[in-house]
Amino acid sequence: MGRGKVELKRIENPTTRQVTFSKRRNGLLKKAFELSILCDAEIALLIFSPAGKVYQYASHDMDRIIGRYRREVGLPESDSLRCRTVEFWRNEIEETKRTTENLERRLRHLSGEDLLRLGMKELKQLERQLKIGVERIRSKKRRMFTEHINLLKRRHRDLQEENTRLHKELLDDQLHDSAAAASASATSGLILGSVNAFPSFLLG
Amino acid sequence: MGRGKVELKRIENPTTRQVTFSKRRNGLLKKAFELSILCDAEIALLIFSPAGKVYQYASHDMDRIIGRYRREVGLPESDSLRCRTVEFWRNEIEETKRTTENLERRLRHLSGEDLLRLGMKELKQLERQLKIGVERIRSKKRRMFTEHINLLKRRHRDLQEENTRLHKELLDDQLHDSAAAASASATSGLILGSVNAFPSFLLG
DNA sequence: ATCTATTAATAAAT
DNA sequence: TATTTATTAATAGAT
Repeated sequence: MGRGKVELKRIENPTTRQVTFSKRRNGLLKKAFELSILCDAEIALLIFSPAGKVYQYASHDMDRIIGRYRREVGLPESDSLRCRTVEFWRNEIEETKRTTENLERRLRHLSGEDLLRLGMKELKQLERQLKIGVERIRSKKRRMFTEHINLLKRRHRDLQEENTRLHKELLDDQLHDSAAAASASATSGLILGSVNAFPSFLLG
Repeated sequence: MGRGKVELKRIENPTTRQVTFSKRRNGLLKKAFELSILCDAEIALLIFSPAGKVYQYASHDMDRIIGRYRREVGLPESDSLRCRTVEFWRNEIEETKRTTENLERRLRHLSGEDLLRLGMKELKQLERQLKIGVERIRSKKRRMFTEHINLLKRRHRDLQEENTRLHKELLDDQLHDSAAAASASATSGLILGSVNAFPSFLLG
């Protein structure tokens, strides 16, 4: 139909291709519509142009038709896969919840709660475990105390050293100043000398 | 096109409708194919006959085209909903895993492990908790011991009573038998008498 | 399914 | 992009 036959292959001329696409797309949509009306058929038509634009026709709700397709045709792998995935996550969650319950029970036991159903053997084991825990915690506490004491000792020693040093510096300064004052007293008088002679006990 | 125009409405004659469906369906599929070839378009066509049979054409993988449609058109609600559902489960799982981690940490702490980052305050609290646990477990053990001892005492008493009763019965039997033997010794002899005279100290 | 008269679609030109 | 027109393609109804 047209001024000549067209070969069934990609139209190379972009303009011609675009025009043909536009015409035939409309024709296809129209024919799909007609078929659905005339013959009471359920039809979905999706057309993506090379440029990426979408054209669609759906005799009923598009999602419904696609859903029907998935159910009746796309089942073989897609759905079973999805099922397996869901099942996997369900298991994952149940597993985690079981773990949590176990942990909570052990925690209660270690707190001395919920002991009703335990036998003597389990009780002894629990007690032993708790004693080990207590011992480890005491050990840690002892270590912390020791470290703290050592720290204090070190600081004390540092302060003592600092103190000694300051005393000595001060003593040197005083000696130097008084010597300077003594040599300067003959020229510039006593006032400067009294300013420099800061009382040493205020720094001790 | 044909021997006459057709009105655009459902064909009432079932035979005619079926024939028309068959012809036009083929025409539609052919045109879809031609368009995809001529214009390099991505096309999906789904046709469900009123009888429920499926006919389809897809220029590329059907699922891929449907997926593209979902992404580019069907997004507004379907996909965002799915996303939210997935997110919900993801959160659920992460929440549970966090809980598990917390429980495991507390458990390690109660076992005196992994104490490196704990301060003195936490250590003291832990120790207190462990002591409470130990005390509760000891209490439970004491109760179990007491119950067991009481049980043994009760059994002991029962056995003693049984014993006393047996002694008495035996004594009665011996008295009765010896009386009978005494009266029968004249007729059947001593053998029966010696069998019944079972030494009583073996039952004490 | 095949035939064929007729309508519909459309290629190329405008 | 829209219209026109020559031509081909699709198909309704008959067989």
